[in-house]
Parts: sequence; C-alpha cells; structure tokens
Amino acid sequence: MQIADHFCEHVLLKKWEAGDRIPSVRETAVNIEVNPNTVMRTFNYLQEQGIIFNKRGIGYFVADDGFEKTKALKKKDFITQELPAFFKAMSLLNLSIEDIRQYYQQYLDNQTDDVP
Amino acid sequence: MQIADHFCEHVLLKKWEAGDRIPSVRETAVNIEVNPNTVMRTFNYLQEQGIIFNKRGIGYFVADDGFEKTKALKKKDFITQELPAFFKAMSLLNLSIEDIRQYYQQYLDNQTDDVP
DNA sequence: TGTAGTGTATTAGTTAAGTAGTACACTAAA
DNA sequence: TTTAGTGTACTACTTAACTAATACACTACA
Repeated sequence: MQIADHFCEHVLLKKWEAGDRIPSVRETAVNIEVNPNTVMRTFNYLQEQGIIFNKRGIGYFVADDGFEKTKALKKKDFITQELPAFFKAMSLLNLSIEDIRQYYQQYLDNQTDDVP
Repeated sequence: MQIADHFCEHVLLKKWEAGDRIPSVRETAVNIEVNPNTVMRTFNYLQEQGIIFNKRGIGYFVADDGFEKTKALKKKDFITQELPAFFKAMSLLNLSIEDIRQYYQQYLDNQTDDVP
C-alpha cells in the first residue's frame, strides 16, 4: 500500500501521464529495495483499480483516465478514512479549524522555502 | 500502538482520571481479545511515557499528571506526523482549508445526531 | 533467428508479531 | 495463614508478510 501510494503520488503530480510507461517490476524492485513479488502485488492492485494497464512482455502503462481514477480513489480514502480520524484527533486535543489553518499557513511557508 | 491509543483516548476523555486504577493486564487481554503479553508491552510503553504507573501485585494506575502527559504525547505526534501527511494529501487532492471546514461542519452535525 | 528485457509463477526460507501455556513473586483481604 | 487476584517472565508455536532464487512465456529489435 505504501508503494501504491508512492505511485499514485507520481500520477497526481503529473510526473507520469496517460500512456506513459512506468518502470518495470524488476527495475522498481531494485530502486525501492524491495522484492519483485511485492512490486507485482502492488501493480496488480493498481491494475485492478484501473490506474495502470499491462502489455505482456513490454511493461505497465498509465491508463488514459489514470489521473481521474487515482484522484477518485485517493479522495474516497481521504474522506472515509483520514478525515474522521483527523477530526477525532482534533477534538481530543481541543484544536479548532482556526488552529489548523494557522498550522497550514506555516506548512505552506516552509514548502516555498524548500524550493528556491 | 492501537491499544495504547485506545487507552490514551480514555484518559483524554476523562473516563479515567489521575489515581484511577485501570483494568488489569489479564482483564484487558480478555476484553480486547488479545494476548496478555501484548497488553504488557502496551502498559510498559505507557509507563515509560509516564502516563500510568504500577503497584506490584495490585495493578496499574493513571499518573497524577497522566492527562497532561497524554495530551503532550498526542499533540507532538499530531503535529509532527499527522499534520504533514494530512496537508500533503490536501495538496494532492486540491482541497483548501475552506473545504476542510465544510467537511468538519458535516462531521460535527453527524456527531450530535448520534448522541440524542 | 537470436537476444535482451518484459511479465508471471512457483517453491523454499526468513523475520516480526502475536498466541498459547505455564510458572513464579507480590499484595490485599478473608 | 490461606486464597484470589495482581504483575512478571519464559519457552514454544503459529501466522502473515516479505525475501530469495529460479524458471518460463511473451515481445521488440538488431
């Protein structure tokens, strides 16, 4: 799932676009220092989600609607999983949306600093 | 860690206050259907964090400053771990703080519905 | 046609986490 | 003193996930 997240991020950031060939199973396995079998499982998952597709003997490619599929998948997860947990933590710590806004501003400031 | 979270939640919601005796290792193990060894590891962690303390042969108790310790621990984790990941997800999905505010309002509305 | 790079599949080994069972020392209370 | 409930410690077993190694089928291209 962490590997899948990393790939989804590439798609959402448009580092990979529709039709692009993504690194092979073996290549990815070496890059992220993980077993090819593990990569295969990730690719299968992404293929089931319709984000990538496969040409046997050639490689995996980003689907035409890969961006939309990825965004929909991530948004669903964000709304149903992350948000409720986040709001619960906020409530336990007595933090308001206004507090979050301030943290967010700091976060944005730091991001721009890092990219000179 | 999930077990520890559950206990921290009890402390933060004031279901357990300073000096209260918390359920025993064996009792907790039965309740959450887990092995006593696993509970022990959790209790050790919470004791290291100064949230609970131990009287041999009697049980575990919430420390005097257990509430503050728990809040500090959770807040640190929230700021350093959860927030950055949350903001990153927001950015990938093109969500603004204003969007989050609206989701939060919906969340609050649902919460009050559940407690009639 | 041959070769190198692809996906795919299988089997065996490793590791971390949890389970299961038991035993022992301490404490409070009958 | 006895007993029941507590924390603590230890060893063996199970399981899920991943690793390791290998083999095979497919495709493009020189």
